[in-house]
Amino acid sequence: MSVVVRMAPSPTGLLHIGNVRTALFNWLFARHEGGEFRLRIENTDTSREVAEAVDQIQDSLRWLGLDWDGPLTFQLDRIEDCRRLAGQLLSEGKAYEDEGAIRFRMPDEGVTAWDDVVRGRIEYPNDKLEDVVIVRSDGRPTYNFASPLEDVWDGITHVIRGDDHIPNTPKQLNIIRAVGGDVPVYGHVPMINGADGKPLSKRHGSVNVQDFRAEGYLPEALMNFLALLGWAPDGETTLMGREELVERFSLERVSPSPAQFDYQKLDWMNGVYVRELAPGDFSHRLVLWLGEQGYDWDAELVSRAAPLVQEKIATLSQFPAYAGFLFHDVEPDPAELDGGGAMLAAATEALRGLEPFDAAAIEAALRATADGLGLKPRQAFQPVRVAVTGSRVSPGLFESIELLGRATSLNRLEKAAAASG
RNA sequence: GCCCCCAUCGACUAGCGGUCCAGGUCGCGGCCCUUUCAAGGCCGUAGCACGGGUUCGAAUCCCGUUGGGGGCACCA
Repeated sequence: MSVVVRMAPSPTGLLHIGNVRTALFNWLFARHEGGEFRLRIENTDTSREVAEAVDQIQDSLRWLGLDWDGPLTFQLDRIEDCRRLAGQLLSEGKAYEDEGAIRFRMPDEGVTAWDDVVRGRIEYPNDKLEDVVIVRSDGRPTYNFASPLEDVWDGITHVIRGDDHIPNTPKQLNIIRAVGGDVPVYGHVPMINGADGKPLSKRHGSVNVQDFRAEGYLPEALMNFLALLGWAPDGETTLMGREELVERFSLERVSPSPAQFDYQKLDWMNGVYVRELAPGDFSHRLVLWLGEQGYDWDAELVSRAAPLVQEKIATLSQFPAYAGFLFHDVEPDPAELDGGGAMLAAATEALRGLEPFDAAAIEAALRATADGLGLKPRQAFQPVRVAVTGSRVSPGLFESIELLGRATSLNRLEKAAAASG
């Protein structure tokens, strides 16, 4: 039997990273098994629906590379089928009317149990199960009715979802049995918490896929990081590309205990992926990201600046802070010029007629200048760096000056020399 | 209140009864390299929540305690 799994978000807003992690597990499992990963929108509660949500969900999944099989389906489209089945249950005495709504009759005795792929056997005493409403008095089916029905109709073999659904499972199990459907295998994966152990929310940092994208994380890095939240192939491997993740993933190794989202580790991992990018790919992504964020910086110059920062930045969003001086004026803080007036003046002269004006020649000239003034490289170059880039932290000084060009560099050096006396 | 789930370094985890005085990664600290910042190299820091069992032997199995989390809608 071929595996069919699904992601079934409700279109109430942006995709939460926790839902994405659950989606990722579904996707990895499907791809590993050569099965299907479906995307289904659970929109029976039209009052909470957000217009753009369906598009945003798809954009986010595409960005991460979580492709789905078959058409996007909507729960709303199957309302009639749900009602028909509710009527059937009614006529069979398995459900009853209650103030205009229809309730499903849960068993009163015994237990409802299932073997959860990630947590083992779970049992629920049936006398704790309430007769859930399956159709509201206005005729719309409820989640606990529509969702398991859709799982049956879609031939879902494994329901992999957040563990907040554990209490729903025995109810859905009974409903599926009542309509004579095949019961899927269930697996409840833990939720993701923030550093304080509370469910991950806005106050911890980014939580929506779009936030991570806007902050310049690479989708492959985010995927790698997310996969390791609650799953590990062994005790050693931490860096895995999508191929390897698909190849090694298994539901049995998903941990039942909740994980905390460690933004620092994500930053580290993203930096690793940034550094591993082919130079051309890196600059390409920078250009795209800058465009998305509304910068209208010259793509050619961005591409030339990219190699200078590729080893230094962890996220694409750090690019402007490092290389912004190439695209706009800078205003060095005189205090940070560190009394380097003599060096600044001497550097200006050293560079004025320098040929060729490239990093190697610039380095030789500035080192000679520093020597001439009896300054250590560190003392000599820092004021120059601040003058030229406006900051104490920058890409390599000599490459930066070369890229900036002679005219602008000299101009900034002269201004700084004057400012520092 | 009732029901359910979870529990190894600060964090993510490996460990599925002996090979563990617990391994890897992030973080953190130190040193090296160095034009800043990174990156890189080396060294180090730190953990089986607690209490009972079971067993020749427990991080690993069982029970309890404590601590976290989730659920109890005509939301999904």
